[in-house]
Amino acid sequence: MNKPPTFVEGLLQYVEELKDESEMTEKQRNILRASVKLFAEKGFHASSTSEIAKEAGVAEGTIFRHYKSKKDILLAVVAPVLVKFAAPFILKDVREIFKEQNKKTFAQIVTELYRNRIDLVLANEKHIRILLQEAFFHDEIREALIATVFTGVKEMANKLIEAKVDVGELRPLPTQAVFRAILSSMIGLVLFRQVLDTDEFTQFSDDEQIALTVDILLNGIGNHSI
Amino acid sequence: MNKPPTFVEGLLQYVEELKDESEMTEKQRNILRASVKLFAEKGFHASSTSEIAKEAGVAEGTIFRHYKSKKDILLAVVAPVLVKFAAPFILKDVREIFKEQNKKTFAQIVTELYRNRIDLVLANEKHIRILLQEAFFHDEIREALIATVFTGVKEMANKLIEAKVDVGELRPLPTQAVFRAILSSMIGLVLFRQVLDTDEFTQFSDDEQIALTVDILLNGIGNHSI
DNA sequence: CGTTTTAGCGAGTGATTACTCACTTTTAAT
DNA sequence: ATTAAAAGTGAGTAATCACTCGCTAAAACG
Repeated sequence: MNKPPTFVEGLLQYVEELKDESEMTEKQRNILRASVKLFAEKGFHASSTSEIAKEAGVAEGTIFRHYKSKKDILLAVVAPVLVKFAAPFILKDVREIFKEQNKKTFAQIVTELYRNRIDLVLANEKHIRILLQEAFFHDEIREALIATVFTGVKEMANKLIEAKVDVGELRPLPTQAVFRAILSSMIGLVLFRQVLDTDEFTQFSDDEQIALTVDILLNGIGNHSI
Repeated sequence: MNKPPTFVEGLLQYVEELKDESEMTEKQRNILRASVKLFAEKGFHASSTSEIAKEAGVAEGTIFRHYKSKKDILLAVVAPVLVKFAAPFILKDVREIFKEQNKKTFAQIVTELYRNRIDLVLANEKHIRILLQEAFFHDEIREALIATVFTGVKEMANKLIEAKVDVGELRPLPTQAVFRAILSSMIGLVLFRQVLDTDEFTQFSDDEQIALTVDILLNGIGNHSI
């Protein structure tokens, strides 16, 4: 963190100013909903404000009454996801794991985590699309994403891994490599399910896929009974 | 494959018409180079033809002498990657593995594959950015990508996996889950190296990271010496 | 050499872009 | 009921968009 975290700070500041959805006008909620839809479908740059207005059933001027620029809409869409999504993710779920790490096996913990993450992606599909898509070119968003979500999870996971290595549940491998293995499996799980292998995935249920993934993660694919 | 593969067919047709880079004018090569740069940096929609012309040191009209539309430039950029990248990948590398699959251990094969893939990503970074980015919204490109790269690799890998299971080198797990594990590890390897963990990655060399990944893939992270 | 073809140009095209502003309607407070 | 603020409107704006066209310069061909 050598740079001044202008964007992250700005985001948090922006989030504080964020109105609750309940205290928005209906038109304003429509604008956001339409923006999410269009941004997710065609991307930020390919969506025009006139389209958004049309989709929201609102005059184009109304958009700029609530958001001072088009980029401002993107922030209003991205910011909540980054905090509503990242913070509860890290703080609630992973921290919960931390508290009970002695009572559960590593396999149980990871299984819960994967199940939880799949549900989360399913529930926030459009927002995640936008987030990933914009993280692709906007350094600010990518750095904010890494700084908020990734680094937080990594530190917590690393402590868990090291604790489980001490207990003897995990092999004494470099922590970073173990973390990578856990995260890679999770990404692969979601990626195959959502994008790559949508047909074939139906032959196993989600829970079966998760069980298989955890098995492979812990035991590997190699045959050691030779 | 229930849909008529219009885009894939169109792509292949387009590729045949593709001029060799050597028989292009210098200006035309400049246009392509500038397009790759800008598309990778800011995305297709955010890059204007006037910018491309400026970056290429060319009049805007010259662009449309060679490419009948802006989308045509994208195809001229994407198409070669999809075939130069996908075909040699599948045909040369994986097929080579196939021929010698009895002479090598699974670990050796996967190690070579990961090494090869990292080098490939390094050499084609910008093109891959564009490809992934456009695959995000353009169903056509995503389907073409899956149909060309993914399906081909999957079928070949599956045969390899099944052969190695028969020999007793791999555990008799569902093939699809094993394939997913192999691919997930590869994606994780590249993702961490290029995006997520650029700092920490330097503490191990690429080859060390690959070795760790293959070890975990085959043996898992669980401790079985208890 | 003369002629045809291709490459390159840049001003100009209508359409569309994000955004403004003068104005009306709705809401809320006194 | 009066008034002030906030929400909503839609025509209008300059800028930019992808793209065209009439033109010149340079190869390519016979």
